[in-house]
Amino acid sequence: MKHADIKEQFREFIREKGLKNTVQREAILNEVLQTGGHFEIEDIVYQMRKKNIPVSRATIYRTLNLLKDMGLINEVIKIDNKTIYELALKHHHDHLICKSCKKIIEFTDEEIEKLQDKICKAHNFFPETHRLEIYGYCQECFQKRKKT
Amino acid sequence: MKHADIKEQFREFIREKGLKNTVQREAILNEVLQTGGHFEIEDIVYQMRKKNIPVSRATIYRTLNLLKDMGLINEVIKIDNKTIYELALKHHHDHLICKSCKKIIEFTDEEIEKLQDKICKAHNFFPETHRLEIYGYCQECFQKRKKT
DNA sequence: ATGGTTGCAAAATGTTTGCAATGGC
DNA sequence: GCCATTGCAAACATTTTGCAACCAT
Repeated sequence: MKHADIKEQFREFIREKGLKNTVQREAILNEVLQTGGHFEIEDIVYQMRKKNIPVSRATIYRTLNLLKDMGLINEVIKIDNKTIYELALKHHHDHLICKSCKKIIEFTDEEIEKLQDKICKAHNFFPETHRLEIYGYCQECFQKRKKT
Repeated sequence: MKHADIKEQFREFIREKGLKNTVQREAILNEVLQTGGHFEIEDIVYQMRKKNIPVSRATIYRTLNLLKDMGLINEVIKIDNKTIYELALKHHHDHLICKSCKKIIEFTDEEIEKLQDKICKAHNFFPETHRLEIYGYCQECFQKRKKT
């Protein structure tokens, strides 16, 4: 989906809920779209400070919660008590997380969905989503570790 | 493994590291063992208060970190910025998490391990562990939801 | 004009830490 | 006696919130 469409969708969401569109919200949405991938609050704060767009941290928090409600972003994981978000534009994928450099690599896999269904049926559970995180070392960090 | 063995293992770990065994640490380990499953810090605090075992929150935090280092407990997930731990006595398993009542159901599945290897090979990643969480609704909550 | 939004500072939450007193070894 | 550990309070970090001024509709 194109950024322009997403912005329209956001305005729509705002309208439906009887909320108001503001420059701050538009600006935050812009930044979020420009991350293109994973980000945390401070990334957004930093970018906006850098560009001299005045927005308070409180408003960023409030707006990210809005974007989460509307489904545009997801919480990926909390590392060190910090929330990491991601744009929810791509189809579902999971993550490989490097324990050394904290790099997050995305992947998709068909089989997981089937596996999920099988497991849930066996436990009378009604799945909506899943999250598979594989922890280990990326190639670079693995090689560095071998030397020590 | 029996609780007595685990306690011995803990004393061993303490000794190896040149640390000291204390009544507080033993008491906290006892509580952790008695949870039998998932717990968070406040559960331990509450149980110990109830039993009139005097320990400070700080010591519980410090001891849980010790237990984590020695591999007896794992962080499962952070919900509402609270850390949820689990005893690591059982062999590896994953979790079904009910979005409504927050119940955590455990399951094991062989195929996931194979899947993990396949995925990691494809991405030049060197896995150590994984975490698969399936979010949805348990049977009771699913039925309740249908009515609304 | 009404009622949602902002920024600020304060509060709330979960967790860590500095330090003096205490207690294992 | 040495040095780790404890408890306390203070410090920290992240996130939320109360409120007055503000602004979109």
